[in-house]
Amino acid sequence: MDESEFLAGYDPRAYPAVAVTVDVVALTIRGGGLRVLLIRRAEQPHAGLWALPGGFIRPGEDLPQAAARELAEETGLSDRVHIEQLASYGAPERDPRMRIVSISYLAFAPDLPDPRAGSDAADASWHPVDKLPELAFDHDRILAHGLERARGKLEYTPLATAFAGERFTISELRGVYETVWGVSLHAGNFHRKILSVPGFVESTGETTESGGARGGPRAKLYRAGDARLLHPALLRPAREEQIR
Amino acid sequence: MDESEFLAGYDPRAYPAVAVTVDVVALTIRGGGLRVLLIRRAEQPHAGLWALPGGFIRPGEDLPQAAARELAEETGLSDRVHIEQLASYGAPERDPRMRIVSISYLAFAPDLPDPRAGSDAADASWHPVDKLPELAFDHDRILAHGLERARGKLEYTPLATAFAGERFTISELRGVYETVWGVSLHAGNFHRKILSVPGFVESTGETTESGGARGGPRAKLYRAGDARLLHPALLRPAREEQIR
DNA sequence: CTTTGTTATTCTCATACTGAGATTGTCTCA
DNA sequence: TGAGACAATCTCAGTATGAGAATAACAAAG
Repeated sequence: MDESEFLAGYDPRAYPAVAVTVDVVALTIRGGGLRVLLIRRAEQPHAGLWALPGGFIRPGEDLPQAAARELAEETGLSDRVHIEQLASYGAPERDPRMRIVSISYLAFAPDLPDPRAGSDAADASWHPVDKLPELAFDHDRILAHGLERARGKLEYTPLATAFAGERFTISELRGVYETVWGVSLHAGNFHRKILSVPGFVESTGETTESGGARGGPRAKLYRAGDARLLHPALLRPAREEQIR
Repeated sequence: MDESEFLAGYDPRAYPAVAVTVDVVALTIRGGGLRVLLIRRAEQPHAGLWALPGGFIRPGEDLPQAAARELAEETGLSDRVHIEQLASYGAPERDPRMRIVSISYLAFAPDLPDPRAGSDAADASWHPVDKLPELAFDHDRILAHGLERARGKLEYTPLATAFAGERFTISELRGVYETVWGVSLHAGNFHRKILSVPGFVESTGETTESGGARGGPRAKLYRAGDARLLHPALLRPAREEQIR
């Protein structure tokens, strides 16, 4: 049955109202770890619990636009931020008050400033993803989905450069992978791999001003290349448990 | 801003109504090609145009449930069908009458019977994806997205077995890949690869009743294995144009 | 200023995976 | 009965990966 044919025969307002929101899983790397932006709920239900930033779509506003707006309301930033649709959630009882369908978005950004709590939120801050508080609604599921998507996209897209600054060293890029995947990678092999994937990074010809904090030579600086897909991909160490 | 805080301060019914539908991209292999289930619209707007099957979500009905129902209404089938969420579309003007947010689902099945047109549809049939009619709304975009997703999932999941029957030969499985990807694959290498990926297929110990229609020995029959991910993945021949 | 420890970068080497082509033997059809 | 089709297996070269080591530049402590 097509939606419009349905519309022709039925009045949608005869149905219980459905509300559509966007929720944003915004990830960044801070303090050596992967963090997600959460806001503390000021109102019932789940008042006092942390939740993903999000809100109703507005008339005339497209979905990605709504997600970018919600993110900007909390972080003040909208450019330099990669944002993409994640998934939608619409279980009838996911919000106790009414039927709410949520379109979730995934956002990545280099180290962002501290968020400012919106007028409607009691608090807003970046939380380490490995030490999360209890979340409101089904936001734990949405976040888990977002993390898994982010980890996967690191494999076959240059997404990691979106977590790094304008210019970065190979080691910094490796740090992104290690942080997001939660593993440690072989420095030599990683270096070889990054430089051998066409279009992943391009040299700036510059180096860091000084060596690392604890020694070592100055590292060459790179910027993101023009590849949209990594080929061959940079695969995570095999996770046997995930295969079956 | 969280959705519930918003709710506390604003009455969503004060906003123009938003309707939520599911649309299904149902793919199967028929007549040697990849085909998608389309229904012909009986009502305005876009009356007479072909469209993806879909319709409003019902109160108390979860999203995947709604998608399965819509598919079953057209095909009569609900088991043996793999179904997964694809993406959501909510551009303000995508339906001329009101704000409609559509959650799209992707379904795969072995060769299915001819669809029966729902009472609301003028016609329903399987269309070759490489020879499509003009589609209603933004359904061409949704379908393109679904095809790309299906092609990608063939690489790293055992999805191809969902297009094959209960038991299948390696050659039939290769035919699935060749049909969906639109390429021809090296039979020997494909054979080696399939048998070397743990859990992709398992032997039934049986063979086909006779050789191929034009000769050749009887082929061994396999069934789908227990792997959920293919490791290593079965990658498409490199598509340079898609990398940049 | 010298020593020690760290880190960037490059190499080596063994192993695994892939693409291309060829071989062997079974089976259908003319 | 012969020709062609096709399943299944094998070979070989090229490429990619994992692990470890070597080289050299640099910071910080003595």
